[in-house]
Amino acid sequence: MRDERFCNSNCPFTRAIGTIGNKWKPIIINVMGTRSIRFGQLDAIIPHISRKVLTEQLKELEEDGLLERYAYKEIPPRVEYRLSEKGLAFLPILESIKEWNLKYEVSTMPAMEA
Amino acid sequence: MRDERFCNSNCPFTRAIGTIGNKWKPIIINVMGTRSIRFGQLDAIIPHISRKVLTEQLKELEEDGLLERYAYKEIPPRVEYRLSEKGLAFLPILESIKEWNLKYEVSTMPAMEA
DNA sequence: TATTCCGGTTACCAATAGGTAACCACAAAA
DNA sequence: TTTTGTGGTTACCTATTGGTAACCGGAATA
Repeated sequence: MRDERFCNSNCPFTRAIGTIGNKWKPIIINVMGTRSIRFGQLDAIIPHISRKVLTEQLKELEEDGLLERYAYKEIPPRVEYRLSEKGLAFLPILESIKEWNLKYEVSTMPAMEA
Repeated sequence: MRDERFCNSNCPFTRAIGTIGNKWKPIIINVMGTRSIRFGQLDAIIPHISRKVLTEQLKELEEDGLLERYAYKEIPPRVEYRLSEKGLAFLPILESIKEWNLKYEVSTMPAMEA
């Protein structure tokens, strides 16, 4: 899910896209925001994601230093995820994407719903 | 290559990711920048992309209003692509991703190459 | 005793993305 | 006559992504 050729590019922008340039990671980071959140919550909040994919994405985000994983040795297990400094620094970028979309998106939605 | 479920979300951020959240589109937009550029140049400049994928991505970017396509009725054909206002407005976001990566990326590159 | 909770993992299968190579038009140049 | 240049398209095949459902531990609860 990470593109190795992109990650090994000598262009820093291409490397960034190789790391976070897929559809799930920005969504996950955006949902996390500044809070600490559990695996099950992410699974419940993010539409259409499967546990398998969520697990994989979280693992990669952790490997790339965007988030931190805290596993509490309890029964049943409890695991919390939290954005790292690097991950938090990415939030304003997501915010600007949101604003960009709101400004330029051509609305294809019906004006009203019955 | 566009995720329809994302594009039909009621969350503007999710829709944005559904539109530009794949690995090729940010790369293409970044390469285009403010200039007007021909298909063959994009094909030559962007590493590892195939003409088929480049064609598809350009078509989607045009449909989503990020770029404009100018086909000159010449033989041999000449086609130029240029970012629209919406596409140009996306450039600063890509720039901030670049800066974010430079600041936080953990270098796994060797310090020197023999 | 069976079930629930939680955060996964695994095996298996289906859908999608993406690559390759051939082909196209048509005019100009060799 | 053949080749070149340009921006694709197409058929075909493979690689990757992603989904589903079952399973796990181990204590608490019913």
